[in-house]
Amino acid sequence: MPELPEVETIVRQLRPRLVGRTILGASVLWPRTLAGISARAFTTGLRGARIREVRRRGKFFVIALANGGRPAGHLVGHLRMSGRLVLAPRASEARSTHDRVRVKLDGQDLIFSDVRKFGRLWLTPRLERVLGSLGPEPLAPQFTAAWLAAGLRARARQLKPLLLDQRFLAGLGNIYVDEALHAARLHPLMRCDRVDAAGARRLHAAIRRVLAAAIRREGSSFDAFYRTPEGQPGRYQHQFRVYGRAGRPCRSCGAPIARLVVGQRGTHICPRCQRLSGGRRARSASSGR
DNA sequence: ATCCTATCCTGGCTGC
DNA sequence: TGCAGCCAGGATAGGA
Repeated sequence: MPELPEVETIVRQLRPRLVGRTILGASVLWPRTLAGISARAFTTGLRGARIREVRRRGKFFVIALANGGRPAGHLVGHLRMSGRLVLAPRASEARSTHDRVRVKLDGQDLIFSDVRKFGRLWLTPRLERVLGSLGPEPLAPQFTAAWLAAGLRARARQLKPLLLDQRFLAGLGNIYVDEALHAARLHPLMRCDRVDAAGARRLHAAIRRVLAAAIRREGSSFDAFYRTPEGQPGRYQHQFRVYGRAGRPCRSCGAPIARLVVGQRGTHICPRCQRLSGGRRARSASSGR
């Protein structure tokens, strides 16, 4: 599913092809794709706008617009499970069955297509209304090991649901959380406030390393969903150490990878590399509440 | 504060 | 072979 590395790849490929161009209009084929705006208002709001910036925040893509040199709001999108962004030659009669919104540019359409219809688009003058509750960017300088350690200490949730919570940290999804937890040798069910300082440092480094490596390989594709705007699959799926590898040997220790369910999500761990730390002794000794 | 469940959707898979 | 039913999966809302 598109997580931070996939959205980053999409944004990097689209940026040079979109910045500076003018939007001529839009056609909305599945109105529920639009969040809090009618198809008419969406189309009217986009018409004549110039694209001044294309960037990413968490798993959202953000297209900043201008009109006559003045800021004219933001076209923001979330791909959720199966959304794609594609830049295709104008061919209004050749629309695919899964196209939900087509933004008309000179000679081309920027197509938001989405098999499962979970993806959403916003057009808003107040970017903060959409992105305001997001936690920090894991690749930004503000995301330090000390910040992470303090954040883990400050709550009492299971590690994996916390890392999936976009208000805590923006951009991780099911795949990269599983990969980062394995790289940090931490169990997804561990209570976050029981992670020690060394564990927090390992997790911080693992999150950054996994995300950077996935961006380098243009994201992960293991089903029919994620493709780059150029139509290519990502290549990071070949580097997976746990995700989707249930029953196969751990690449670190050889033990079979296990699949469990954590917070309603399929979760993959190496039961030998990732133990619920402490065991009986440490647990009873530290159970203050 | 945190957890749990339902909701939104469809294609692919399982089992009969 | 055909079909019904189940399931994944990100985010959010509402209830416990």
